[in-house]
Amino acid sequence: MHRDWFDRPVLEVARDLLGATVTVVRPDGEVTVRLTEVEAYGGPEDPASHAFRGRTARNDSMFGPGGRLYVYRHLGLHHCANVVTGPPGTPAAVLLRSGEVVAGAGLAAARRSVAGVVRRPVDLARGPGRLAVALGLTLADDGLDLLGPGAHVVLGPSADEVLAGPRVGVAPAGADLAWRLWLPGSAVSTWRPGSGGRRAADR
DNA sequence: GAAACGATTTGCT
DNA sequence: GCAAATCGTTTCT
Repeated sequence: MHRDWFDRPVLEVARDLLGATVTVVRPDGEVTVRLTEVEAYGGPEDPASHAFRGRTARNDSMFGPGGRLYVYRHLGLHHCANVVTGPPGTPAAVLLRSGEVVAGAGLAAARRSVAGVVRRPVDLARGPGRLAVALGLTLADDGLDLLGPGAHVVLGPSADEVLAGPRVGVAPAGADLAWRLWLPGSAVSTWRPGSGGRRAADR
C-alpha cells in the first residue's frame, strides 16, 4: 500500500475499500474489520460533505494528505471514521459505515459491552458509530495515519459485485448521488431515521 | 456570547 | 415503530 493509492477520485477509492480490511493497533490489542459498506464524500462541490463550507478546525484532516483518518463526534454520543483521499488541499473522504470483525472480536465485543449486552458478532461493527467503537477509534485518532504503525489497510480480493445507492441521512441536495456503496449479502447498516424506517437493503 | 443542528444508536411503547 | 439522548462545531445576534 502506497500513499498514491489514496490519491485518486474518492469514489474510486471507496469502491476499492470494499472488501479490504482495516486494522487498528492499540496497547490492549488489535482489531481488524473487513469493510462491507462505505460512503464517498467530496469537497466544496458536494453539499453533503463536511468540507462543503470550507476548511474548519473539525474537518481539517479532510484537507490533509490521503491515507489518514478523519474522525469526528456525532450527536455527542459516538464517533464516525473516514478515510481521507486525494492530495493535500483536496478535501474528500470515505465514511466507513459498516464492516465485519475478522480479528480481535473478543476485544471489539469488550469495547461494545459497556451496555452489558452481548450481540451477534455480525453486529459488532454494523453501523458507523459501532464500527468506530469496535476499532477503538475516538477523536484522539483524528489524523491517524493508515500507513503508519498505529493502523493499516490490506486490500481484499476485488469485489465481484458492488451495489450503490443514495447516501444516508444527507439533505436532498446531495441525495441524488449514488455514493453509498456496499457488498451484497453483507452486514449493511440498517438506517432507521427517528421517523419511519426504510431502506434495509434496497437491492 | 448564544442558539441550532447533526454522515446515529439505543431503549421503551 | 417512535422518540429521546447529548455535546462539539458552526452560524447568527
